[in-house]
Amino acid sequence: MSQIDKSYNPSEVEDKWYTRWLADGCFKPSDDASKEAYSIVIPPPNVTGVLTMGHVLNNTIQDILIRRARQEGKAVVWIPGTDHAGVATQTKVNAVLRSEGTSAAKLGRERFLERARKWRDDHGGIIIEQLKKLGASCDWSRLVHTLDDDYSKAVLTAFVKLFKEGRIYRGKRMVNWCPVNLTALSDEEVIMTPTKSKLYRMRYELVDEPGKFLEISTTRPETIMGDSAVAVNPADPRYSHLIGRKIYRPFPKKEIPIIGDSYVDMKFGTGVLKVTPAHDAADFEIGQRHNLEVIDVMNPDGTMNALAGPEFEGLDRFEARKKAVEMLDSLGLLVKIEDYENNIGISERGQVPIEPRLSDQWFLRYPKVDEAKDAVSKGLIKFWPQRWEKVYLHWLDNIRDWCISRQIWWGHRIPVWYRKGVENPDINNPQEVYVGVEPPPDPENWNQDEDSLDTWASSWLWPFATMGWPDKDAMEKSGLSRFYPTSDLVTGPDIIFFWVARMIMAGMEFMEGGEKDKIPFKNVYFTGIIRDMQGRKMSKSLGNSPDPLDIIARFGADGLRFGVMNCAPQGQDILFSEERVQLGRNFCNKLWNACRFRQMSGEIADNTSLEKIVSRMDFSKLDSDDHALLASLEKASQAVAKDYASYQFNSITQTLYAFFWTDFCDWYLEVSKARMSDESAKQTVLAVQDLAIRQTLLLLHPFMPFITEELWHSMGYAKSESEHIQDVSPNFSEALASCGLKIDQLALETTAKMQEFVSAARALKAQYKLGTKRDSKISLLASGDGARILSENLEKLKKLVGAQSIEAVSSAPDSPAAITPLGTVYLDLSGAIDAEAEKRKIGKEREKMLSLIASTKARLSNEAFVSKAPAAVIEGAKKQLALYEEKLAEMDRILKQL
RNA sequence: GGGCGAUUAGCUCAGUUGGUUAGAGCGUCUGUCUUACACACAGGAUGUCGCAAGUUCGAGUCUUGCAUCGCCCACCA
Repeated sequence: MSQIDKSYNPSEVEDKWYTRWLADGCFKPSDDASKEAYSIVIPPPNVTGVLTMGHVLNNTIQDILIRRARQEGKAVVWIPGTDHAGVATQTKVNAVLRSEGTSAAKLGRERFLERARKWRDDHGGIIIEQLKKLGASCDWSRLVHTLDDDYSKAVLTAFVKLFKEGRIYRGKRMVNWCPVNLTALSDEEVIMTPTKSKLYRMRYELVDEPGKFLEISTTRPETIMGDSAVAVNPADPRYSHLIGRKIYRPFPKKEIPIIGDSYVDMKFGTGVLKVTPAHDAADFEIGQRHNLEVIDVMNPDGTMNALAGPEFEGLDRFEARKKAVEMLDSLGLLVKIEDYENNIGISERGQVPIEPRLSDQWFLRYPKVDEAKDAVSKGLIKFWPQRWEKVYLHWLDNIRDWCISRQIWWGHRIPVWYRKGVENPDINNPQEVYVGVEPPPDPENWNQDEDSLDTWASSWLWPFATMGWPDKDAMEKSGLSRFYPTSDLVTGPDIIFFWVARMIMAGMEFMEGGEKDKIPFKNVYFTGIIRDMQGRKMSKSLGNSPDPLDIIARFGADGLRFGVMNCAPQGQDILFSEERVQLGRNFCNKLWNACRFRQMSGEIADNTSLEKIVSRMDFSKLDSDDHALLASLEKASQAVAKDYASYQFNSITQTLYAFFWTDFCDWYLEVSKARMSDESAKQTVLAVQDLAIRQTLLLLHPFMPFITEELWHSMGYAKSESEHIQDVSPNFSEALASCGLKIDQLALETTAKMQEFVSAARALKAQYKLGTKRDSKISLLASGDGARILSENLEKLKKLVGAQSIEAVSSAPDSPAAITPLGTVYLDLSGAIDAEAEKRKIGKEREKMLSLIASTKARLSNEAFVSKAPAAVIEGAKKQLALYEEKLAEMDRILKQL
C-alpha cells in the first residue's frame, strides 16, 4: 500500500487501471460452469461515429450492470461491436467523393466499396477507444462489426431462410423515397414533421359543361401533371351526380374521369380530391381500386421528367410547384392560396421531404409477430419502465410489411441472382432466380440483385449473430448456449421499433427451443434522452452537445459517470449540464480525501477482508456512533440491492452520496477526531472507518470504477496486486453477522439526538457571531436521557460544537437557549444576551409549536380518526403531542426568565 | 384524431404500498483556510406540492375533470 497523493488525478489513475484491467483479462467471462451467466450485447454504435452524451448514459448503465454482476460472482460478458450504418455512411462517403470531383456512379460498385471500406477503416473505431476512456468493460476480444464476414453470413442466412418460407417478396409498391440518397426507406425512417405550407384552391373545368368548374384543394400542385382522376365521396350530395363524367386536367390538358371513392373526406376542403396515383400512397390505393393510369412525372432525384411536359422537365419539384401555381394563375384556374400547416414526411438521413414513389423493392412480412407480442405481454421480457409495453404492442398490432431493400451499395448485398437473358424472371423458378448464402456455382450466367439490405435488417440479428450464429462451432466457442438469451438490454425508446421489436421477432424466428430460450433478452431498460438545460435535444447544429471526452479530461470519467447517473431517473429525459459532472467530480474528491485522512490518522493494518477488519475491533469499545454508522451502512447496502432489482440507478447514487458525505464524513469522521485521541479506542475506530470505506468502495465501484479500484489497492483492501475490486462481493449484512458483530439499531436514535443537539448549539453560536470560536461555554439543562448521552459522549460533543466545556446544570442560566432532544442548551455570553432577539426567536418557534399542538389535538379529538386510524398512528400522534407540549412548556419557561 | 409522460424551493429533480414539522444538489445570504477535502466546513433564507372537484379520520401520494409543456403513433388532399 502506498501513501496517496494530495489531490485526485483522474487521468493518471484511469489510464493506469484501464491498461491493467485489459492486461489482466478482467473483462473476459469466467469459464467456471457453476457460475450463473450474465450477458449484455451493446447497442452497436455507428462505426464511424463519435461518442455523444447519449452513448455516455447508455454505456454507463450497461457498465454498471456488468460490474455489479461481476461483483456478485457471475460469469459475465458484455459483447461490443459496431454498425455499418448503411445510408448514413454512404451519404458521408458520397460527400467525400463529391469534394474530390468524382462520384459513386463514376467509380462503379467495386471501387466505391473499396473506397468506403478505406474511409471506414480510417475513421472507424474512434468510438471504441472513446468507450474505453469511459471505462466500459466490454470483452473487446469479441468486437463484432456488422459487415464482418461471419456476421454477413448470418445476415444472408436469415434472408435465405425467410425467403424460403415465403416471407420475403419483391414487388412494385409505393415506398418512401429519399430524393437525396436515391433510395427507398422504411416507414420508421420517415419523420413526420409539422410544416408551414400553402393550401392551393384551384378549379378544374367539366368537359361536358364548359364554364362549369369543380374546386379542388391541394398542397402539391406540382403533381397536377400526374393526375389521372378526380375523386368525390359517393355519399356527397353536392357531387355524387358527377361521378362517371369527365373533367379537364389543366396541364398537360387531358380529360380525366370523376370517380367516387369513400376515402374522400367530405368535410375537408371542397370535398373534391385530385388523384395522383404515382405520387401519393393513398392516391395509389384509390388508383388500384379504380384501375387508374399511374403517371410518374418525377425522376428519382426529385426533378420533373418528360411526362410532366416541356415547361417542367428538369425542374426541381419545389421549382415546379411555383411554376405550376403560375400556370394555374395565368389560366385563371387559381382560386386562392391559404396558409396551411400539415405533416410532411422527412427523410431521416437526407433531411428533405420524402417522395412517395412507386418502385420495385424487397419486402418482409414480419415473422413471429404474435410470439413477439406474447413474450412481452406475458412478462417473459420485461420493459423498464413498463409503460413502453403499450407502445411496443401498439406498433406490433398495426405492423406493416418492412421494405428491406435499399438502393445503396454500402451494406449487405441482396443474395439473389437473376439468370442472364431472362426477361421478367420468375422468382419462384430456381432456373431463373437463384437465392443462396453462397453465390451460384456458375456466376458467369447470373446477375446479382443490385440492392442491399436495410442496416436494421442486419442489426436485428445482433443478440445471436454476435455469438457465432449460424455456425455451430462458432456458437459453441462463443458460448451461445450459455449467454443467450442475454440478461439485459439497455437502449433508447427511440429505437423500440427499429431495433428492439425486430430483435424479439428475430429471436423467436431463428433461435431454437422453447420461447424462454428464444427471446433475445430478459429485460429491456429504456433510458431517457439527454437534453440541454432548456430541454432541447442535443445536436451538432445547435452546438449544445458537449464532447464527453473533453468532460472526461477535465472532470474524470468517474465524475462524469456519477454525475450523469445521479440525474437520470428511470426512463425520464435528462437535462444535462456540466454542473452535474461537477457534483460527481466533487464526490470523487471527497472520497479521495476521506481516504487520505484515514491514512494520516494511523498505519493501515490488515484490511484484506471484512473478517480481518472486524477482528481488529474491540467490541467493548464500540459506542453508539459506531453502531449508528454501521446500521446506516447496512441500510444503505440493502437499499442499493433493492434499487438494482428495479433499475433505480439515481436512487443508488443518492443513497451512497448521502451515506458517505453526511453520515460518514460530516459526522463519523468528525466524531473520530475526538475519539482517536483515546489510544484504547483508536484501533477500533480506525477499523470501523476501514470497514465503512471498504463497503462504500464496493457499492460505488460499478458507478465509479477507476477511483474505487485505485483506493481499493492504496487502502490495502486488495488481497494481492492482482485482486480487483470487481471480483469482491458487495454483500454486507450477512458478512457482518458471520463475524459475530451485532449492530445495535437503537444507536441510530442516540446519534440522531446528538446531531440535533450539535446543530442547535452551533446555530446558537452562529446567532451570536461566535460560529468560529472554539472555546464557548455551553450548559445543558438535560431532559430524558440527555444527561447520560452527554456524559458518555462529552469529548466528541465538545469538539463538534466547538466548546471549551459543556456542563450539565440543574437550573437554567440567564443565557440564550435552544431546545434539543438532549435538553435545553445554553450559550454562556457572560451577560451579553440580547433579550429582545431571544424573545423574537423563541416567540417565533412558539407560534409554530402552538399551531402544531392545535392540529395534533384536533386530530386526536376527532372521533372518526380515533376509531378508524391504525393504533400505531394514534399512538404516534399522542407521543408527538406530549413532546410538543413539553417543548412548549420549556419555551414558556425560557420566555418567562427573559 | 389516438396514446404516453411531465407539472413539488430561483434552477434541476427525489419523494415506491395515503400517516409526525415535504427532501437533495446547484444557486443565493452570513461566517470560516476549525490537525482530510475551499472540488471544503458551519449556519441562514426560500414551497397554499399546476388548477378544481371527489374518495378518506387523514391526500404531494388515490379517482375524475381542466390547464400548460413535451414525446410517440396516425394516408385527410
